[in-house]
Amino acid sequence: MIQVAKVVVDVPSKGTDRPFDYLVPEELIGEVQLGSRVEVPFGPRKILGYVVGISLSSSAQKLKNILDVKDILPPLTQELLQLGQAMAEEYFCHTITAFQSMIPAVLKGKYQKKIHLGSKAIPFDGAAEGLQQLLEKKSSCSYEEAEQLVGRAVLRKLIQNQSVLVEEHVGDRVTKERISWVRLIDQVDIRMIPARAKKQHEVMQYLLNDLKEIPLPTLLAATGANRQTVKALEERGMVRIEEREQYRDPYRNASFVPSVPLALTEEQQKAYETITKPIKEEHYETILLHGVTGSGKTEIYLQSIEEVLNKEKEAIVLVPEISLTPQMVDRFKGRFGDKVAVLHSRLSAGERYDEWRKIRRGEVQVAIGARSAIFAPFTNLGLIIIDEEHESSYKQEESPRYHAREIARWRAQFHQAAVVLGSATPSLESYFHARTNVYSWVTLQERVQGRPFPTIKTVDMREELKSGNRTMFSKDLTTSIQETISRGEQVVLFLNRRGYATFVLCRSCGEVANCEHCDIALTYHHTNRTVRCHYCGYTENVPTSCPNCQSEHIRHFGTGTQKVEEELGKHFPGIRVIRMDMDTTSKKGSHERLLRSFGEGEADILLGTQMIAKGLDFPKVTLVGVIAADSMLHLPDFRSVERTYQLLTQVSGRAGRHEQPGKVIIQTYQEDHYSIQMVANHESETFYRKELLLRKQHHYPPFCGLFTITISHTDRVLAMKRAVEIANLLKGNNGYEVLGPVAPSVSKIKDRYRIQVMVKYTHDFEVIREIQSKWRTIEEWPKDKELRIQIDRDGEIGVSANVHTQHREISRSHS
DNA sequence: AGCACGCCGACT
DNA sequence: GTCGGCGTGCTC
Repeated sequence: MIQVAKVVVDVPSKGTDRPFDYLVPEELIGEVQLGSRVEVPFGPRKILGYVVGISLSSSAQKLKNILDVKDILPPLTQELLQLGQAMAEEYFCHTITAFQSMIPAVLKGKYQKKIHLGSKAIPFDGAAEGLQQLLEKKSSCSYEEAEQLVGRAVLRKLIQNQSVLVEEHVGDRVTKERISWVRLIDQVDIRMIPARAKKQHEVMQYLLNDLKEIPLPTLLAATGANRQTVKALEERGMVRIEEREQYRDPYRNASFVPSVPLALTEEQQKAYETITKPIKEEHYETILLHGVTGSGKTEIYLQSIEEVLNKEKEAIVLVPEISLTPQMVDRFKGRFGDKVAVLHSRLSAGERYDEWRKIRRGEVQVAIGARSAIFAPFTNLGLIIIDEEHESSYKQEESPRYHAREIARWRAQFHQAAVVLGSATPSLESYFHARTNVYSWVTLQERVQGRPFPTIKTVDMREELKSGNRTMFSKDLTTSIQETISRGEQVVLFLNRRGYATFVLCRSCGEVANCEHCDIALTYHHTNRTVRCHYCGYTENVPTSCPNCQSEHIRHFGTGTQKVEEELGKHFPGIRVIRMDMDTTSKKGSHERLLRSFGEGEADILLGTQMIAKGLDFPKVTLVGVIAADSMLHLPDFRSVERTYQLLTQVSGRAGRHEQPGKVIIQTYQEDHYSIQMVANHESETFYRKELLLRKQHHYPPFCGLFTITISHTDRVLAMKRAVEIANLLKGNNGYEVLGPVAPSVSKIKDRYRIQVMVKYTHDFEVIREIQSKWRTIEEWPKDKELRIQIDRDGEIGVSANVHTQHREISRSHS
């Protein structure tokens, strides 16, 4: 009986985005399983692929053999195979791309070809001689090197007549850390060791007294012996030294204080019961846990997970990368110990792989990590928690452009598990689904131990300027900072912009220094007197004269974190400031280090961008200042108001989380804007209703779905030409509306001109199918090398709710 | 995506 | 002639 495997190969292209049939050779039958990562011949080369099906026959003309199976346990479970195929459809990506996004990077293929001297001599002619010499010296060289040396045709000839050999290497990048263990051999007689070998006796005593086996480094440290001593014992047959594979546990040297469940408040208890109901009854449900900052959501998570573990099921916890701090990890490790695997971007590729394997092998039951941890290969999921669910980092910005919420919903439906979306400031779509009963909804309105909310005050900076204050700190903020620090308490200052100033401008001709590769102003950085592009990283020295008019009246304008830091020093002599932004936290571990030293009171002020807005919990912080609240209010994005509201609420939540009450000062030029007013007045309900109504009026998600097609090309005209063709193809259909082509706010990035076409569509199966088929047509169009087209879906995949009822519900609830 | 094949213009 | 450029088509 023959066995045929259907393999999705590692070639991300339109023509190869389907399974190819391969014969499973006899010796691999049983080893080749669904989800296996296999090496296969594909055309003239060898590549990796994933087994998506196994059958007994094939309609293909000729079958090649599978060459190898790369892992003992298939990296993809059957569930993930299905999910990958669903993702390919929903996100317009190749199936292989979806698969790649679900597994650790070390499992991705690494292909290289090497040239060796062959069995026959290289014929003596000019070109080949150099190669001959090279290969005699080095024994092998890369394919590219050889091709460059002798030319393509000659190399091909040499390969054909076997003068040189091509060795293909299909590697995985797996590196397994190995460590030596020392094992005592049963029934040894230590009298066989000469008395003068004192160290050997000591080591044997240690082993006999204590353990029968121990890692070599531990043994050496404990006895003060060296490697040679142990080697000598091995030669005497007293011990055996063996190499064992070992997980690189990034937390192996850390100890965690065990934590016990805390008593829940009445509110928390209610939330806990809502969450554990579907877990107990084992059915799918999504619950929005809408809890104000400091309301103790984490404790509810922990106790809900406990319930899942009792049912012998598993849980995934997603947190935004930025709040995956040691504080957070400690709490989970403290409660669940070695049942937890942690996946975050600071791990090395090898460490990540090891954590992932613990999950795949069923050695842990809880996975905590950033976005991609949503693919944790559990087989019996009971619960998925997405903390700070409104965070934009849950959306992947490269293909496959998925949102972790959508994957969570899909997996939970597959496993009949619960999804908990936790946030103090839910995304508008989640709030909407909660209101319309697509999700269950629980709210936590009180802070733990009845701690009061901070008082929030807004300051109109236009008035400040009128009254003669030309600094970036209002009178109110200045005195508050002074008071707070003199009480020995701490301040958090927030500014959504790094660098020193926002842009560099010539005062003679008005020229703004722009990036040569992107349509964006360069940002001035004071420390090394450079201007940098925050899109592509381009850096140059700050111009001393205007490139346009040669005037030397060049100045920087606007405010960044670096400048605030400097101004703080001038305003408050002797003040200790810690600045946290992309520039000061780029090094590994610096994020943690800065936070720790602030927590230990080594600074009075923590000044930072986005990254200090959430999750931080420092008892001594009683004042939060927002330098410029409106910096992102008017970005050309329909979510900019929502984002401003969320950010301000989150930052405010950093104040007064413990005994001392907190105070928040928000400086703004738009004091009367509803989002800022509603943050100040703690009017969350009103904000959500108003914003939803606006979305409805202007026809934006969640009231419709949105595709954004971005066409980019090195030639602006060609980009526009193709954009117009795409828009025309899509236009004139029922059920969806085409906008554009328009130039996006950043119309050039890295030397590529960008044009966008947007499609607003109703959440209707037929409509989506129609757009999908149109997209297929677009994909068929001839492409030139420089043209790139990407499509991003912003809508609710997998929410089965009648949109028309939802519309009615919202109008009703608001009136 | 690679890679081969094949067609074509440009040079020793 | 043959070297190398690029368009086309295929990969179980």
